[in-house]
Parts: sequence; C-alpha cells; structure tokens
Amino acid sequence: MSNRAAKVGTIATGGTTTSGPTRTVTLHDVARAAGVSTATVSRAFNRPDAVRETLRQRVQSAAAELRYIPNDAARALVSNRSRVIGAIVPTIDNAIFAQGIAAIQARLERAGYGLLLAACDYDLDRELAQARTMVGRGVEALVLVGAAHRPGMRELLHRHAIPYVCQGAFAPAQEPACVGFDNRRAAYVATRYLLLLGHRRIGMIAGVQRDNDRAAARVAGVHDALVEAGLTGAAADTTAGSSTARWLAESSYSFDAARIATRHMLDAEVPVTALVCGNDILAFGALRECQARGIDVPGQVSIVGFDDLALARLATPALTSVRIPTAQMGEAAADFLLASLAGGTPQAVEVPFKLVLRASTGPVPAS
Amino acid sequence: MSNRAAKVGTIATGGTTTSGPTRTVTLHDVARAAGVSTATVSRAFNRPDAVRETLRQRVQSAAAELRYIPNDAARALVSNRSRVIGAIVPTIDNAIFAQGIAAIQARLERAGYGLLLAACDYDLDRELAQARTMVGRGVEALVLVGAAHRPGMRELLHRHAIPYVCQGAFAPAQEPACVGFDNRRAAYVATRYLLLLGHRRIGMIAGVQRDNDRAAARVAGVHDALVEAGLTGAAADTTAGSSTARWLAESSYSFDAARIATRHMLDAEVPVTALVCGNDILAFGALRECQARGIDVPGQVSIVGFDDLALARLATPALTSVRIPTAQMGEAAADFLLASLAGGTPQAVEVPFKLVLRASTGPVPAS
DNA sequence: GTTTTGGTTGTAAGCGTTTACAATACCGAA
DNA sequence: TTCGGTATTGTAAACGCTTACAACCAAAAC
Repeated sequence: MSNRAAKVGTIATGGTTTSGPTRTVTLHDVARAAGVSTATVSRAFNRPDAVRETLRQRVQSAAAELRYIPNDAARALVSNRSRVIGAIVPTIDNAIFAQGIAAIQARLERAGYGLLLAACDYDLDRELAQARTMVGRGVEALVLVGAAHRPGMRELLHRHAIPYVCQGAFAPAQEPACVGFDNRRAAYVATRYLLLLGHRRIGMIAGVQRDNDRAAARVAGVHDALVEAGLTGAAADTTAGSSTARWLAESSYSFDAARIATRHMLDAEVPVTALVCGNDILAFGALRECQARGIDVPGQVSIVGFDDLALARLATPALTSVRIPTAQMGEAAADFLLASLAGGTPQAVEVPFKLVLRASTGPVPAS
Repeated sequence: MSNRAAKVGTIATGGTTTSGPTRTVTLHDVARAAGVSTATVSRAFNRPDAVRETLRQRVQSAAAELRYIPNDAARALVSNRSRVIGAIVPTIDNAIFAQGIAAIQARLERAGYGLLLAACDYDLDRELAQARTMVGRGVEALVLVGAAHRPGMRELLHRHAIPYVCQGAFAPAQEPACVGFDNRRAAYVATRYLLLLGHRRIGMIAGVQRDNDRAAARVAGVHDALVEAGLTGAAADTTAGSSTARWLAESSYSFDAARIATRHMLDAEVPVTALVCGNDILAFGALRECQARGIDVPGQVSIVGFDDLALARLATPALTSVRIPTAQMGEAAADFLLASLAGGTPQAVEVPFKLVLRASTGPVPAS
C-alpha cells in the first residue's frame, strides 16, 4: 500500500499551512529538511539508538514538521513485512465471531499489527479465494475459523510460509495450529446433562454440517451420548434427513429457519422432550416455536443452546447453554500467531467450555 | 505489503512438486517461463486486450504453473493504489456495528477492495491514531462512525486526499460526507410516542456523551420533546448529573452499568413512568432492573430502546425500539466511498429509521 | 605519535511492479 | 516495392524505503 497524494506544501518555510493535498512527503524530504541522509532518517525511526541523540531529534522534528507518515508499501516491499494479519471468519454478524475478532484486533494492535478482515459466509471455496487475495495483499499471518479447509489452503499457506491458526476448534491431531475447544465433547456434555435429567427422546437442531466442522463435531457429540445411552444405533447416519437420523434436523443459522426445523421435529410421530441446538440462534428459534405452540419450556420440552450469547440469560426462560470464552480464545489465537511470527512454534491451546445451567432445561415430564 | 518467502521450487521442470517454501515467484519468473518481458506479463494481467491472444495464454499458464501471486506492496508502491479501505468503529462487539462492517466488507469485496479494521473503543484520540496508522498502511479511503472527530482527523484526511465517509449520523451541515440517520429526530420521535401514551415523568438512560455525537444527539432529541411538552426548562443542562437534568442518567454501554443507572433513576424522589434508553443494551439493563424490583413493564414503567437488536423482539416483554437499517447503511457507506474513489462527489445519504412498537411500552399508569 | 577500535553516517543497491517511450512487426495503400 | 500507420512487445526508469558496505571520526591503546 502507499499514501495517496499528500503534502509537502511549504517545505522551505516549514510552516503549518493548511494548504490542500500536495506531493507526498517522503523519507527524502525529511532527510533534506534535517540535513542528513535517508539512511539516517530511516535509522532514526527504526533503531533510534543507532543514531546520535542530536541528530535523532533533528530528524524527529523535521518529520513532525512535515507531518511525515512512512509509506508502508515501500517498507513492506523491501523488508518483506507488512505488519498486517488477515482473518477470515464465516460471518461477522454473530456475536461469537464479533467478539473473537475484537479480541484479536485489540491484541494485534498492541503488537503493531493491522487486521485485514473478510467473511466467507460458511463457504470454504470462498474462504480459499479470500486467503489467496490476502496473501497477495501481503498478510504476514492468517486467522481461520475451524479445522477443516480446502486442500489448497494448506498448500497456499505452506508455499508462502505463512503462519496461521485455526480458531474455534481444538483438534491438534488433525490440525496442530489450533486454538479452541472440543466441540464434540461439549455437545456430548450438554446431551449427558439432558440424559441425567431423565430425558430419553432427545432431538437436535444442528447447523449445516457441510463445510462446517464445528457443526459436524457438535452433531457427533450428541450422537456419542445417545449411542452411549443406547438410544440410537451406533451406526446411525448423522446426516440430517437420513432415515436413520430421526433425532436430527439441520438448519441454517437463522431464527426463522430454526423455527421451521423445530416444527418438523415437534411434528414427529414420537415427539422429543428435549432439544440440543447447534447454537443459541437455533435455540431461540426452537424456544419461540415451542412458545408459539403453547408448549411449555422446560415443562414439556427442555432446550439447550450453544455459545451462550448475551441474550441467553436475558431470554425467558433464560437459556441453558454452552459457554465459550470467545475473548480468551481470540487473544490466544493472536498470541499464537505473534509467537509464530517471532520464530517460535507455539502449541495448540485448548480453552475450556462450560455448560451454563439456566431455566430452559428441567426434568423429563412425568407422562 | 508483500509476500513472505515463497516458491519457485523447480522452475526448470515446472513440476508441481510439493516442496517447502522457496523463493518468491515474481513477475520476472513468470516472464522468463513464458519467454516474454515483464512488461508483457504485467499487461497480460492488467490490460488483457493489449496483448496478443497467444501470448496472453502463454503468460496465464506460466503464471498458473508457478502459482504466481502478484505482490500488492510493489503494485501499491508504484501505482499508488492499495485496494484496501480502512474502517474504524467504536467497537466490533455490538451487533449494530458488526452488521455495518459485514455489509461494508461484502460490498468492498465485490469491488475488489480489502477491509482493514480497527476499534477505537469510543475514544476519539485513539481513533485519530488508528487513522494515522491506516494512512501509513496506505488505505485508499476510510469509514468512520459518527460526525464528530478530532480536528486532526480532517487535516490528516485532507492532506492525504483520502476520501472518507462518516457513518451512523446524518448531519450534512456539519459533515457533508455522511451516511446515516438523524439521531436527534429519532430520539425525539421515540419520546413523542411516550408523551402520546400520556407519560409525563420521562427519564433517559443515555450512553456516555463525551466523544460520542450520536449519544449526545439522542439526548438532545429527548430533550427537544420534553421541552416542547413543557416538561423541562428549555435551558436545561443536558449533562448527566447536573442539578437541572434529573431526567437524565448517563451510563456506559453495558448491561450492568445500565442497571445501576436505572436504579438511581428509579430511586429519585419523583419516580419516572417511562424510560428512553440510548441503545438496546441499556434498555435491557433497565428492563432487568425493573423486573428485579418487581416493577411491571409496561404496567408501571414503559421502556423504549434504540437500535432494535435481534434480541429486542425476543425479550420478555418484547422491546419497543428504534430500528436502524444497518446493512443498508453499510452498503451506502461503501458505495459512497467507491463513488469517491471513482472520482465522483457523492451526496450525503439519509437512511430511514423506524420506531418499532412492541410490548415494553404502554399507557401511563392510572395512579 | 601512530594504530586500533568502535560508534556514526553516507552511498547505493535493490525489493517487485507499472508504464512512458522506443523498437519492432505487420498491414494495406500507393 | 515502398511508406505510413497500427498493433505488439521490450527497455528501463521510477515508486519510497531498508540495509550491507564503505567511509569517517574520535577516543583508547600502544
């Protein structure tokens, strides 16, 4: 990148005239104004102790006077360091990701890095295309969400020696560069809780599994618990809609879609008494659908969400949900990258999740 | 920016070996492989019709073979175009801004631009510092939130001839480059509604006004309506805590802070029967505080929010709130910038707001 | 007094692209 | 056949900055 037209204005007088945009102020201009070489100016900024106090001061004031702003494009070109890191998330408009991005941005800013952001809308092909663009733009590292990506992604990152970290899923076996939690176990834990409450007819409203390993892992976790409890065949297909997976409905992550999915589940021959949802949005949809039908939650149906959004505790009834430490995860992801850039080889980090019990879950109804 | 170490690997064979990162593939490499000059390769990419079909093909396949990715830092350096736009928002972790960012990013991506993002945490000094950094990084344009900024901001943008747009506030008189709505009028309309319901003791839980012109405008809007109704002196100080502004409490945008502010307002000698809140987060805090005290909403106190977050309609009671078309606003902001970059001089655009009536507001209690 | 050493500063060579400008090739017209 | 004109292509000069290397200077060491 580089500065657009800029300003030198009145070099001679050095006055702070408020004239319009003029030529860009370059290292050269500062050097001339300070009466030194460009090398000295560069050093004065990058390795202050390598230049004599007096000169440094002269350079600093000349730079300030001229309102010099270094051109990072030139700097990046020669030093091969852009000081920018990229992040590609499924969507920005989901508090989970927004919080993660916020944490990452804050951490990176403190370390002097900028954040280039893109949303792939849960489309891995698009994710790869965006990654390519970002590599072209010179990002020094990349934050990705989830452990599953197109094969080309690994190759791209590898060929360009770009450090990266997969956020939101802890799967060191599959992907050593990850920071997250065990989605499968979290879903398992949530389901176990329902089982403990006596529920046997447990259904799941899951997110779309295609291109989403977290959604798939959550389905697997619920399945694990059900199988363990002898409630479904171990070989049950976990593809939504398959004849063997009556307990599972897939839905896009939208409130209204979730209502529809819930409707189908509620209309089944043998209605469920509990619902595990792939995330809180889905859970709210399920909750609303139940309420619209006059089904009491948790009296007749218990609902468990996932993500523990801020609304979870505000809803009525307050939603039982799996809490993820998003900010902590974002910080850890940023630290992971920063460590890689510093030449280290950071280890995968697992953050804890926690099932937060609230009012949307209760014992299985007597009937 | 530029690519980090990369790959040439086996130029001779051109094979797709999966060797580790090697030298960066440059225009030169492609030119050599295709047997043409670098100029031709460059043209083949940037002005395809300026180079013969056969050659273009040769170049394309050579580039693909080598997995060439142009170095945007070099391109930016010489062409003075980074194809990156910056955005500085108060916070990413607020659905209002997240949605705006999402819309902007999507629109920019379609136009071939990247999005560099930063959050200033409602601190205008920090905003200015981040803007400087972004200018250094070479952003071609900037999206800001709100119409009020430090004086240095205008100067910076002007000197560097960087197009920008202020989002979230429509105030063409103060700031011609804006896309948003009239916060003051929106707050006025919300208050008028409460007045129509018969409320006379109306209070406001506002966001921190310092460094936040939207928050201040909303306070002004409520004030306008109160004055018009003869409910407070026209000269009333709108600074929270001032002796003349008993109707106003300021709070940071957090649920818990809002509860505290509400508590104070509720404890006043003459308790309010209605509360206008600076945003929905504050409204939820107020709602919760009321519920915790056994105060019925809207039976005893009516509450109006601002922003109409997704949770507004999910809360119990559902929240009456002012809806802002965030996505539309984001798109408009992006279009504004794109138009500026194309050399045009786009006009300020005003987007509509709408008071969405729900269950948290009702007629003033009989008492 | 001369040499060494170490700290400062300047010189200049790139970094990978774009793009004026020059050079060349090809076309049809005269 | 020759000439002007029009496509194509190549040559080479930036773009603004970092940094190896050389040059220099003063103080310390001999």
